[in-house]
Amino acid sequence: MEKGERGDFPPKKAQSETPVKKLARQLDFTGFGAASAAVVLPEHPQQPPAQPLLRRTVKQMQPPPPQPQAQQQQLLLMPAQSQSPLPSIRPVKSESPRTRARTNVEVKDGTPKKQKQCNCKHSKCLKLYCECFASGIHCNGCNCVNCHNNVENEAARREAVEATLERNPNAFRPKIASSPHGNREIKEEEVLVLAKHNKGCHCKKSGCLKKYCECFQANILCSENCKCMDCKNFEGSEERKALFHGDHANNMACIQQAANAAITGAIGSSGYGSPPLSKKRKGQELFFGSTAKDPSIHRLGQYPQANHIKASGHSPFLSSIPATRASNSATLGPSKFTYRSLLADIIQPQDLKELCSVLVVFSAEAAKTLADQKNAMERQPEDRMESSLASSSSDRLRSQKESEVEKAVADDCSSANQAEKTSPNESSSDGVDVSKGRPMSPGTLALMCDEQDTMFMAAASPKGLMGHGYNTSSQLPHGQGMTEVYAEQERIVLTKFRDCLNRLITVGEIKETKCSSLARAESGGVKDPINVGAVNARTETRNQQEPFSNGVAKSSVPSTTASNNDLLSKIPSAENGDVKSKTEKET
DNA sequence: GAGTTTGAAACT
DNA sequence: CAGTTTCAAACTC
Repeated sequence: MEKGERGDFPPKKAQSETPVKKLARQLDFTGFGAASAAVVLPEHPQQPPAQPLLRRTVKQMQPPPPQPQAQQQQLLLMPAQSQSPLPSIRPVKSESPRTRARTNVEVKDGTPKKQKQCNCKHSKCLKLYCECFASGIHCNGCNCVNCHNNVENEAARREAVEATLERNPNAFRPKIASSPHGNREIKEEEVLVLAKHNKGCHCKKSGCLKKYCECFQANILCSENCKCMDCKNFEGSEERKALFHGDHANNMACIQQAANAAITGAIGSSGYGSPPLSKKRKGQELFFGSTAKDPSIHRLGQYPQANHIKASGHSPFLSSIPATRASNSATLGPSKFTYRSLLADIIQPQDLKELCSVLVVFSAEAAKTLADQKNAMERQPEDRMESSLASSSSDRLRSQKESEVEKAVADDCSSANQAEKTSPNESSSDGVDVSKGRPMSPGTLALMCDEQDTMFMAAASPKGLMGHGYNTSSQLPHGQGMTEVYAEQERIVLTKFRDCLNRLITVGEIKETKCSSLARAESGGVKDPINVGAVNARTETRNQQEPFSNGVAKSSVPSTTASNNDLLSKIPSAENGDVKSKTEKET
């Protein structure tokens, strides 16, 4: 259809700034990034974090992207208002898959170029059609015609913004939000997404396997929010898999061919007996019965382990996920890359068992030591060796098991998903899925710390240090409360666990650094800003994990801030700064 | 690079 | 809210 020439610019209405300009809107507007909270938070508690998350995943991985631009954007976002330094850059549409894609394309060679250049002709760049406008930034170096999205037309721009907000208060908010379900599924071969489209797509012909689809472009699965037809962008979709698998994984052309094939049924439907019709829904019905009316069911269909995954999703190791995804989209666009944990081949499943055992021992010793201490104190009140006990004993143990533990924990990252997927409810008390021999994720482990207190005592204790489980406390002198013992145990266990995690992170970072330099070396020593950015971003991620956690990780890693120094000092070789600077040096 | 397709945004 | 139109990006040739 040719939009032909509507001779005059559409602006008719476009500009027809709605007479209604409420201050509230301005607030909204101003709030894009941070402030949007005022409006957003209530409705979408997850959104705030989601935003940074996305920004990180998508942008931070790019070489220290156009910092300057970022600033510009921020300013632009808040034209007349104050300009609170919004951390967020492209709050809203920034998440627009399209925008992102474009941006990414431009960074292809690693050199951050323009972040985007719209080609608007009829919208004056004052409607959401315009990516720049939608992103909250001024057009700069674009190929647009009759652009009003600039400083010269700030007034008009503001009005347009207000009008837009009038229509949709969320217009400038991120479209992609981290899923409330915490869906995060990391498969070996593909980068799945940890978010979902707030509004969902409405694709009809693309099968949601082309960039026309915002979900696809954002590299996320379609969700219950979507109203697409014949969707093939769901977990388990063969068509979708076809896009990620194969030797052509890096070839856009081939990928698109695959997409086309999938859409036309050449690959999927016919191949898998799934009617080309509303595959998503039908498929899900197949999977989960036909009662997929409830959106949640729909979603669950895609993420059967949604809830469980959530538990492990925030495993510290997953901090690399965003990075991966980011670099992914930063280079090619939608998920053409394969995610593979840097620690994947370092850790073995059995290591996790060992870790669990070690923790159990720690726990047991802690209790025992505590008991002894109490006794000692009773006799020689002044002779206190307080905190030393637990750590001393545990340190000893740790030194023995250190390496194994490190490996074990990290491995969990990759294995947890599987474990949870297959038997979310079959985990045994020691953190290992006995039936399948699979370990649970650190996150899950941590989550279960409370239970573990019990479990450790009741079942674990390999050498019967505690032996009597629950009775322990009753054996303690002076009727010492269980809570005290538990608290100490928990403290020990979590502390040790935390140490392990941090070491693992360090290991991963080091490995990543190596990979980066390797890559650079291979590419003729050419700078690889993307990787550098990845490292940096990851480092940052690591430092900010908690803010982005949905609480799970947070609670699993005790008093991070408090003992941060201590923590770092325990890290063998490199630490954040080292890794980072190291990387930079190597470049 | 022109033309077509697509789906979000805008509008009725 | 559904249907239609407008728009610009994605895609094809």
